Amino acid sequence: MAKATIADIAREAGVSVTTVSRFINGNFGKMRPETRQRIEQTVARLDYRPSASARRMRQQRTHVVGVIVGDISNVFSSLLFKGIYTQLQPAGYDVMLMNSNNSVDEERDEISRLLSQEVDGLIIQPDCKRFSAYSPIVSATIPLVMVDREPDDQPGDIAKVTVDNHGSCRALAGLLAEHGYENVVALSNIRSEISAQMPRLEGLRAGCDEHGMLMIPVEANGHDTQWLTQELRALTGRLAGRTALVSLMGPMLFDTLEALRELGLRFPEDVGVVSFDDWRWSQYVRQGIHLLEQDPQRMGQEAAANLLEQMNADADPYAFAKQTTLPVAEIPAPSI
Amino acid sequence: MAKATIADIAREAGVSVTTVSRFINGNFGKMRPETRQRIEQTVARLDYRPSASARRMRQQRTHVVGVIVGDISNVFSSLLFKGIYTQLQPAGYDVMLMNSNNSVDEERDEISRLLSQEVDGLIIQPDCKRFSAYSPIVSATIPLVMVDREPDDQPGDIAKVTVDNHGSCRALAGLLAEHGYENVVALSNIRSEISAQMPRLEGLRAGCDEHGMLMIPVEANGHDTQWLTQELRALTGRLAGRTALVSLMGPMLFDTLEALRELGLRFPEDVGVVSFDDWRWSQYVRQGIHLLEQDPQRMGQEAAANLLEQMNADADPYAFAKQTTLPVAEIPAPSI
DNA sequence: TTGTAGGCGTTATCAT
DNA sequence: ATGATAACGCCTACAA
Repeated sequence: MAKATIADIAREAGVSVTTVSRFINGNFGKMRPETRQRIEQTVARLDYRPSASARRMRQQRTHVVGVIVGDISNVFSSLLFKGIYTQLQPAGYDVMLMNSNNSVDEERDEISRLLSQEVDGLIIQPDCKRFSAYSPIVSATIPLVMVDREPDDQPGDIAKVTVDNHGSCRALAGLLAEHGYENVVALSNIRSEISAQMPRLEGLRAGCDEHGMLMIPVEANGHDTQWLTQELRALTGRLAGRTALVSLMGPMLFDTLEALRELGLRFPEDVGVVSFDDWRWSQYVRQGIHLLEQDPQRMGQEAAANLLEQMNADADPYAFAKQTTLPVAEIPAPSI
Repeated sequence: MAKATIADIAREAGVSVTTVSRFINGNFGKMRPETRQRIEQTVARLDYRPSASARRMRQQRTHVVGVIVGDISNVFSSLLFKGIYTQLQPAGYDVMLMNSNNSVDEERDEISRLLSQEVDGLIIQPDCKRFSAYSPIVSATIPLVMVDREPDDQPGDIAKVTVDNHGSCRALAGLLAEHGYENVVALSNIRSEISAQMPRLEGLRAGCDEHGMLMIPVEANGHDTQWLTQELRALTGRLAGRTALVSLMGPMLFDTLEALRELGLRFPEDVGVVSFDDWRWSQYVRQGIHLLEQDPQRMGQEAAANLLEQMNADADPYAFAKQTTLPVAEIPAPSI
């Protein structure tokens, strides 16, 4: 037997489709209890489920939200998604998840697919530095929240949830200066046009300037760990004064530790080590590592909460757009 | 201006909707180049995108696949999803992701939602030990692949992708015996009705029996790390002969290491340590930990590949269901 | 309190 | 090579 439709239920229960429709939508107001019961039983008997396709066609809403992340295998992304899902599911929204692989091209395609899907809202960890890549979304007046990264020319009325990348890194420089460090090696691995690591680099730079420390950026993208090892060997061998390594993203810390092990360098004795981390996995490494921690799940929740407000708006959703900057937590450990 | 429809394009381009539809679907076979061009320009000018809602209504396919995982914040799940997405996206399918929180109730609700969405296929990391929880899917003849875990009474014609949990653990016991261990403490943390840890426990049990080793299961669910520390203190203090700790899931290893640190126990000197791990993060802990490693991304790929075959089937999709058991890799390290 | 009928945007069938 | 038209399943204004 083919999938039951609202007409089947109506026929079997001996009522009209209108009445069944009212039942489906919990509109029991004007319905005799016996009618209601009869429909209830028929629905159960035929295992009827209303067709979402037909509903979204008829209504102007899909109750689907699209989410695009840079790399779902990164813990940041999965925690972000969890936060989003936790908010959206109870609100009656289903979520389509897409992985852009940090590629502008894939992202463009995915936005297009999501627009075709007529999603009610969009949460994006953006890849593209030009906001024009996202203007089709705005043209269609679809609620939108940007997360983690920020296109250069993003309009002020587009929502975003970021953390205080610049400020936290600037403050970190101060701390390192207090600890007597004179050199700061900033280890980044930037794989997309824009990255949260960029404001972190700037913040570190600003802080180092303020405290008269030498700041050396090392960009690892495209290189292997062997290269990093060489690089660190050269640097640590040549720098006068104490040096701190700052890993500007969680996974980068892996490679850094690998390199340190190969070089036989210990921390904090030989070098200081600090890292951004979304997950605190590194607490199990030796005595633990001084961390700058963001809370991706919270970011997801905030983003979804604001998206819901936009989606509930009667008129212009962007009037409800909020720009949120969350704090970065400092988790001290004796690695500096 | 409201969203453009196929009728708008037809009117603007001075052709019929049929022709536009043909254009949209790449059916250029019988179409004058000039007609094609005219439509092409109009589509671009009005930024027209076909409505997925209308298409899925008209056709009998949504080109959407549903995925339910136990806990997306677990690395296993995110890698699994990545594998699935990598296969499905190029094949033209969008993916709805749901997180069951390892809860049978949430899972039931999510299956219901996905059926309402009329997804073309379903990949589930199942929570429920009775397969009857999934029979609505089978009743609707929707392609289905189970991953990682296995309901007790799953029919032979339902696809699944698992790893050799039992065999790998049985073999591990042999290896531990060779290394001179006499006691094996199996650390599990089972949060759902069914878990891949169950066959692992059984395999370990079988292997220990074969080699005359003592096997002691420790189930940590519902307890904190403090409890685990106590438990391990008691055990290690009381057992004669060398003892190996086997963590049966990645995250469990975290707690185990924490406990060992608190107890001041070192490995492999004081106890041996082995763990399942989906990600090899633990290689950065001391000299590394002997691992049993599965490849969740590969599991996702296999699952999606079989799902595609089922979805391409003309008649009974379950005729194409495959049951796959992937190997568990052994990554040796001096922790035993 | 319940029923009838039109239309949401698309594709498939049948013309021309 | 192109068009007209009838569905797909549901909701809702309007009737009864």
